[in-house]
Amino acid sequence: MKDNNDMPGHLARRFQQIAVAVFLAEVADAGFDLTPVQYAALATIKANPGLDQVTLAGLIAYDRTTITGVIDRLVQKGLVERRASSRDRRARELEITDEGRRTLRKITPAVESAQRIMLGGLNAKEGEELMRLLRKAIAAGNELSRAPLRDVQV
Amino acid sequence: MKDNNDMPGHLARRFQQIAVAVFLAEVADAGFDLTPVQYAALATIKANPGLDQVTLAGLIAYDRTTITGVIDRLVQKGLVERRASSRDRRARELEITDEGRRTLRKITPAVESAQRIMLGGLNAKEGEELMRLLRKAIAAGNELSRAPLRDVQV
DNA sequence: GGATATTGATCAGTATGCTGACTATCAGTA
DNA sequence: TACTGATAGTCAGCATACTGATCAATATCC
Repeated sequence: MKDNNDMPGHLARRFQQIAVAVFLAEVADAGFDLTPVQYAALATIKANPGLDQVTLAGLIAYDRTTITGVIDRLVQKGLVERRASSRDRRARELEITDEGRRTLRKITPAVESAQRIMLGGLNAKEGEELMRLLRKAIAAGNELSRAPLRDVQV
Repeated sequence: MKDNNDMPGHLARRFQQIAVAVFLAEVADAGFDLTPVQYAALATIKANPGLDQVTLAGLIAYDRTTITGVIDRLVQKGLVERRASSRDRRARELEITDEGRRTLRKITPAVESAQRIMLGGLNAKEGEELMRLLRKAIAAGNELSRAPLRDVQV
C-alpha cells in the first residue's frame, strides 16, 4: 500500500500545518495576535488602498465568503476600516488604519523569521527549489480551487 | 516589499488548498463523499485494526481533538466502529466495517488520480523532488506543531 | 427603457484545526 | 494503599475554508 509519505496531498497538509504553527508562535513571541490570513489581508490592503473585498480575495487567493469574516476581525481589532464605496454601492472599500500600519511594521521581523524557520530543514538552494516547484504546481492548478489567484490591477 | 510568491507559508497554503479541492472533486466524481482527513483516518484504521484514537492521531499527524469529530462522522456514515477497549477503559478501539472496506477499495483510483492531478504542472522528476523537499522540511519541523507525527508500533 | 444576467457582500450550514479545560482512568511511587 | 502525575477522550470556543443561497445593486442586451 502507498505510504502517506508518497502522497503529495498528505505532505502538503503537513507542511502547511507546520507553517501555520510556526507563524503563530513567532508572531505571539513578538507580542501580537494575528493569523496568517489576517496578516496577508492586512499587508495587501496596505499595498492597495481602497480595494474592495472581491479584489482582495483574488489577490491572495481566498474565497470571498472567508474574507468577510477575516475583515470582520481586522475591523474589530481596529486595524482596518470598511467603508461603503461611492462608485459601486454594493462594494466595500478597505483601508488600513494607523494602528494597522504600526502593527504591520512591528510584526514584519516575526513573519520573516517564521518563513526562515519553516524551511529550517533545507539549505538555501533546497529552499529556493522547493518554492520554485510549489509555484509551478500552484500555477498549473490555480483554476482547480474555488478561490484562484486573480492578478487584478487596482 | 516581499511578494506573496516568496513566502513559503503562502505557497504552502495555496498548494494545500488546491490539493484539497482536487481530492474532493475526484472523489465526488467517483460517487463518494469523503474528505481527505476522513480518507486518511479510514485507511489507517484498516491498516491497524483495533488502534485507539491517540495512536491514530499520531500516525497521521492530527490533533486528538480533531480526530474525535472525524471519527464521529465516519461512524455516522457506517464506515467505522468505535468500541470501548477492554484493556484500558479510557480508550476506544477503532475497527473498519465491511462497508468501510468496500468504500476504501472503490475510492482508491480517485485518490490516486487526485495525487497525479495536483502535481500536474510538474514532470515526474520535479514531482519526486518536490516530495523529497517537503518530506525533509516536514521532518525538521515535526515537533513544531501541536500534532506531530508519531511513529508508533501498534 | 425594461427584462435579464451578473456581481459584491453576506449568511446558514458543515468540516477541519487549534487552545485550553475537564473527567475518568491508569501507572508509578512513597 | 493512598497520593501524584500522566494519559484517553471529550467539550467549549474560536478561526479558517468550503457549498449553496439570498439580497441589493450594477451591466448588458433586446
